[in-house]
Formats: sequence, structure tokens, C-alpha cells
Amino acid sequence: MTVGRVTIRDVAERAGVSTATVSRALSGAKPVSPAVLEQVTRAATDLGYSGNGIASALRRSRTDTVGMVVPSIANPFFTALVESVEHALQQAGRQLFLCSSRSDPAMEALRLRSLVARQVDGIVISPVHGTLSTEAVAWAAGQLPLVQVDRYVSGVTSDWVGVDDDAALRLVLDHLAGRGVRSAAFVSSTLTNSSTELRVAGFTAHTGRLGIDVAEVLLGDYSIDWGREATRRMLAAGPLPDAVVCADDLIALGVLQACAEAGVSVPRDVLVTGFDDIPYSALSDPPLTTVRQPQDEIAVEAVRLLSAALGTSRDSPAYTALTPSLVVRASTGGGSTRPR
Amino acid sequence: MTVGRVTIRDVAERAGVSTATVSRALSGAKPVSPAVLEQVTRAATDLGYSGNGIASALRRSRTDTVGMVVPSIANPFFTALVESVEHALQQAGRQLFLCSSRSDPAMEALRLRSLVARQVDGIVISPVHGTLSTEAVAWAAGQLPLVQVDRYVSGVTSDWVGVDDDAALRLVLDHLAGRGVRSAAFVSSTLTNSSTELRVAGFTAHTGRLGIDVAEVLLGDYSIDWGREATRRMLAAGPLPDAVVCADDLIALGVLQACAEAGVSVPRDVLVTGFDDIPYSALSDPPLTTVRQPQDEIAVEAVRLLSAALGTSRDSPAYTALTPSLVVRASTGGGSTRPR
DNA sequence: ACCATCCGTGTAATCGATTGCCTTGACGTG
DNA sequence: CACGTCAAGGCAATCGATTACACGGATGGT
Repeated sequence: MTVGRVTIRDVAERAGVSTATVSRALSGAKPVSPAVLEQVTRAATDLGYSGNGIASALRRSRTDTVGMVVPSIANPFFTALVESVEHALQQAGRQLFLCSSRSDPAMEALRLRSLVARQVDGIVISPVHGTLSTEAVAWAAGQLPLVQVDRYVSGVTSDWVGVDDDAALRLVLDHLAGRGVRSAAFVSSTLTNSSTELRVAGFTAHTGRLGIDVAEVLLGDYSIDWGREATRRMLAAGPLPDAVVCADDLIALGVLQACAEAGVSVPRDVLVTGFDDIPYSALSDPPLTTVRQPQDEIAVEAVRLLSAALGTSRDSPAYTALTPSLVVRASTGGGSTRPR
Repeated sequence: MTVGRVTIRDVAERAGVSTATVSRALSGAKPVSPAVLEQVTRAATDLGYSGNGIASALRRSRTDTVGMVVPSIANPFFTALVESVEHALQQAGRQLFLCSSRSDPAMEALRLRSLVARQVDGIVISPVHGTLSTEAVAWAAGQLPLVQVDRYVSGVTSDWVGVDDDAALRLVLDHLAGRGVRSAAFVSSTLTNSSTELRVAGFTAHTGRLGIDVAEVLLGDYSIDWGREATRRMLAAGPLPDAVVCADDLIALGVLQACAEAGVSVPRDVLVTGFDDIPYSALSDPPLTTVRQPQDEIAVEAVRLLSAALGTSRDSPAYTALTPSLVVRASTGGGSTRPR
């Protein structure tokens, strides 16, 4: 019904004071007499005044809002991360403006541009691509404080906080080796961002160290469909290796589904592992062994870094790799049961 | 690095024209001579000018942004809906500002207040609660165009688009009756919003019509945990009914997990159904029979209604209930296999 | 040749809140 | 009693972009 916005001027008029006083009374920036405070407060509520955040933001050149850009909000790992970040920001009295880049560097650049134009106070981003994202991310980082989470792009001076991917794959492959695995395939994404690359590198390094045969490395995208598709290809090409290691849980869930369809038993015929520990990985058939990321800590640390950057000038960038842990479930034979 | 923002004035100076001309050249609001356009464009890119969306929004009193408030972004149904809405908005050249109310009416009111203060052009909301959400939603609807999706609150004059919950429960219960079910329990949420209430009502009505015995109606929240908990309670109280009907897929996934833990076989001992058809419902053990919501259509229709409301003055509100469909999987015995 | 248009551009008001600076009056002190 | 100090509150500039209005010059119709 848009009742012709109530402005601070209306409130001032009704309270019989100046707009300056209204502003000070409502924001508490400077003290006002109790009587005036009462008047103003009453006038404001009477009129249903809610302020104009835009005008306020223009004048103060801050919005108390931070923007966050993630590749996908359909991926439970990112939604969990977003919730954690939102929660951490709330503690700091800030709000979150969430955008999805849909794993597309062009869309990502658009989102960043728009966030900067909207004068958010800072940005939290999990960049799509290791090189295609660089330009936009670097530009944004030059305009305002920016923290990369989970993944990072090379060539940008900014903070980063994520998980130690090498340690994660060490956990996975040590576990698999302990279960007698002699050959393994890796299913991941073609995206060449840091975490994707570090996971492949970790897979290669640790299979090498343990003398595990690398059957195949298949690259597609982070989705259930790709996990299914990759499995079908492997099955068509011949017998599966002892284990299939996946770069995230969605892929792994797809692998499990394709195995079930093909009558391949997990974990009897093949072991499968995921990455992220999304809620659904405990509910699959069989439940999935996976790497748990400390996403709450990642979020808290990211917000801390951002707040620091908002205050003072830029320090040297911080690279924080947190330690992951392994959650063992039935897809690799279960906790202590079914030793291979 | 914050290089002291580049303003339109800087661009104007460098291009040797007035700010008015720069504005017109860059926005294309009015034609400028080719020579000047060239000059301005060059100056803008040289300086890395990106505009100040805040100032622009203040002057034009529109932001080309719509806000969306959902109860949870951890629920895949809502993330799918959000993605659909975002996509539909993109077609219309608008952006999405996403907020989560965490199923808390107070938080929801806060979000709405903040969206209005930020001058979004319109709001898409799936309200948390049937009565506790009313005040805030009604207030927001009075300030700007607002469309409710999926659920609605009573007493607010606004458009709504969602699914026909009664038809959905008819589909579910007809299907279960066809499988020989004589008794059923319903597991849902305590939230008294429209869809929750209509689903309970539908369950009651159609069990009555079909002569199915209502074993129990358990109310908690929309989560895997609650599904698990509810199942444990039922198991503790005695034998399960022939079927457990759940108000959403998360609850149903919890039910399946608790059954598996307790050694109760689905679908041999009990049939289980969900609601929403989230991606993970196809991957559970066993895969879940569920109601598919046409969320793409819901999103498109919501955006259409919003765009209409943005243009002209308010018409009489539209209530659009779209038709759901049933996806039959193994948790009720599968498509045509395993007849009971 | 004259007047009506129209196009491109500049000037300045405007959006609504915040805030530096100043005025006013009350109070305390020497 | 005169003067310094201080708190409360008003005035007006300001944030940066948009746009109504004005203006000069070119074009075209008669």
C-alpha cells in the first residue's frame, strides 16, 4: 500500500524538534534530554518510522552488512558454512547479504561488482575458479576488506581460511590403506581452484607414499549426477579399483547410488569415501565415510579476520588452514566392525 | 587497499563533461553524442569507476533488488526454491537479497524490518508461523509489494503461491490405501503455519475418507533429528502402525534412519512417506516415496506476481495453489514392485 | 528568411539521514 | 557579578547519483 514513506522529517515535526535531534535520539549518538527522547520515541512509533537505510548508508558510508559469495547454495556444505558465518556476524551486529555465483566466474564477477556498488563493508567469498576468478576477486579486494574461505585464488592479496586438504587426504588414504586397499580412483571436479587442486595433489602424494595404485582420476563437477556418471564410466571400462575417493560428499553419494544400481556392493566390492560430512552422508546406503570440515571454526575465523580488516589498515594476509577429521562409517567397512 | 572511491565527479572531470552527462552516458537514460560517450566510457574504465549503488538507490528510490526470507537455508526444499526464484528474478534484471529467519518469528521480524529499511523493491517470504508472523508480515506488506510462498499467514492481504496441500495428502493416502495400509501415524511440526496445518487437516480428512486408522499425530520441527526422535517415541510406546506419513522429507529421512537402527524394515514392516522431493530423498535407504512440489513454477509465479505488483497498484490478492505429484519409491514398496 | 523543434549538454535541486559547528541557556567558580 | 564551562539542540553542509529545467545551436518547414 506504500503509504508515502515516513521520513525523519515527519518524526521531527511531530515531536517538535529538529531532524538532528531525532537522529541523535534514535541512534544514541549523542545524549538528549529524557523528555525529548520520550517525545521522539513516541512520535517514531506512532508514525511507524523505520528509517531509510539507504540514506543512512550513503551518509555514513557503511552498511553494517557483509556480502558473501558462494559457488552454490544447493550444496549443503556451503549452506552450513553460510549459516555459521551468518551466526558469527550476528554476534558482531552485522548482517549477511548472500549471493550465489552458480559456479560461473562471470556470474561471480557480476555479484562482486554489485556488492561493491552496494557498499557492503566487507566480503566473504569462496571463489569458483583458481584463475578465471582472479581478476574480479583481486579488484574487489582492492576496494574493500575481503576474506576467502574454503578455496582461494592465486595472485590475490587477501586473508584465507579453510581446511588443510593435504592432511585430509592423508587421513583418508591412511584409513583406506589400513583396510587393505591396494588401488584407488579419485573423482573430483574440473575446477582448478585451490582446494580442488590440493585434494588431487594430496591424493597423488599419499597414494604414492602408501604404494597404492592410482586407477584413475576423473574430473567433472561437484554434484550427485557427476558421481553417478563417473561410476558408470568406470564400470563400463572394467572392474572397479579397491576404493573410490571423492572430492566431496555429493559426488560420493552419486557413486553410491550408481553402485547400488549396478549391483556392486559397498563396502564389500569397493570402498567409497566423501569429503565435507554433509548431514545426508550419514543417511545414505551405506552411510558414508567422509572428512569433516570444522566449518563453524572456519566461519568464526573468517568473521574475525574481516572485523580486524574493517578496523585498521591491512596487515599482511593470514593463511589459516584448520585441521580436518575423519568420520568413519559403513562405506569403508564401518568403525571397528567388518575388518577387511 | 580502499583507494578512496572513484565518484562520478572524478569521471566527469577526466572526461571534461558534467556529472549529468556522465550519468546519462553510462546509464543510457538519454542519448549523448558518440564522441562524448567514447570519452566518458574511457574515463570510467581508466579510473575503474563502478558507481555508488547506494547513492543511486537513494535518488531513484529503487534498488532493483528483491528480498527473500525463508525459515531455513539448511532445508534443501528452500534452497531449491531460492535458486528458482533467483533464476526467475535474473530474467527480470533484478537481484536477490537472501535472509534466513531460522524459524524464529522475532528474527523474521528483524529481517523484514531491515529489508524495508534497505529499500528492496519487493519481498518474497515463506513465513515461519501462522499467527506470530502476522504482525511483521502485515507491516511489511503495507510498505511494499510482498508475495508469500509455500506457506502463508492469516490476516495479511497479499498474494500467495504454493502447493495444494490437501491434494498432496490425497495422493499420499490413496497410494497407501492401495498398498493395504489400515493404520497410519503423522509426523509434523508444531509450527502453526498454513501448510503445516493444511497437511495435518489433509491427513485427517483423507484417512477418515479411506477408513484408515489414525494411530498418532506427533508434532516437533522440520528436521532429521525430530524424525528420529518421533520414531523412537513411537517404538517405545508399542508397535508401529502400517505407515508413517511425514510432513517433509527431512522428518522422513530421520524416521528411516531410526527404523534402520531399531531393526525395523522399511517397507516390509512399515511404509514411510515424505514431502518435498529433495534430492537426498532418492538416495536414502530405502529411497523415499514423496510428494514433489513444482518449485520452479512456484518461483516463476511468485516473481510474476511481484513484478505485477511493482508496476501498478495493488489488485485483489491472488491465491495460487499448484498441483503436486507423487513420486513412488521403495519406502512404500516401490513403483510396481513388491506389492504388499 | 523566420520561427518552431529538437538534440545535446550544463546547472542545480533533490533523495533522507548524519554530523561539524554554532547558539543558547544553565550552572559553577573566583 | 563577570566569566568560563558544559550540555542540549538547531542549522546547514554533506554523502554521490539522478533528473527537471534551462539554454544554445542546429535543423527543417513554410
